[in-house]
Amino acid sequence: MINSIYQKLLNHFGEQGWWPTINPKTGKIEYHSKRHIDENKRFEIILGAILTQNTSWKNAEKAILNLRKNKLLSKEKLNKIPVKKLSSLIKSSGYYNQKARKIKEFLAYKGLMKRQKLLGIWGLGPETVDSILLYAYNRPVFVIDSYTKRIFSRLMPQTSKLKTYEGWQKFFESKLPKNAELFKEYHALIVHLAKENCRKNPECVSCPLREQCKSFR
DNA sequence: GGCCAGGCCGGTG
DNA sequence: CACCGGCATGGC
Repeated sequence: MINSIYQKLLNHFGEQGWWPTINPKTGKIEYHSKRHIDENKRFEIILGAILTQNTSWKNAEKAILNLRKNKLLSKEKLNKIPVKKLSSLIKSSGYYNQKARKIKEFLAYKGLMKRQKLLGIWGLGPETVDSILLYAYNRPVFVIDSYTKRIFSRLMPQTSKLKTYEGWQKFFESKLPKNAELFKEYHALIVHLAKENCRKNPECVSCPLREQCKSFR
């Protein structure tokens, strides 16, 4: 089921090629980038993961572009500016006071990129940490977000027994080969479906999964 | 004008 | 452990 849903989404929407990042030549965000992930790009992904917390990607994207416009899009530069200045630059992402602190807390962290360690950083919860590990560091961890829960609660009502983040995560990881590229693509496809069809007010008629969905209407 | 968006923290029961 | 209020902007 979990595997066949992936195939259906991939056939229907095509490869997504996440995470969206800035093309340094054009200065524009690329949504289907296969570019090599260097240190700067890694940091950009981490910023995006924090800035998009409970916020539309577009608003997070504006904040990243604004940092770039001000030539501050690097760890070194951001280390040098006060948290107040940072918060004023990322206003568009919402919750900007909290998010500025979260970025500073991450910058102050000097340890290893291990899940349990990262979860100890103020402001980084399981979804943010797993997005960082998967998309910036190619670690095979399956990311759970509100879209994943919404879609699979509708598709498979038995998932209502999955209470915790880790419960949801194990559900997926136990049914899929442990492969970072697969996890990346699957999560990106989930986001696409959530925006296209499986919205809060769903658009079921054109949904690629309508055949097997318990909530089709 | 209300609803929604790729959460997390701190506090409560 | 599960649930809650607070945090905030911008697009539709």
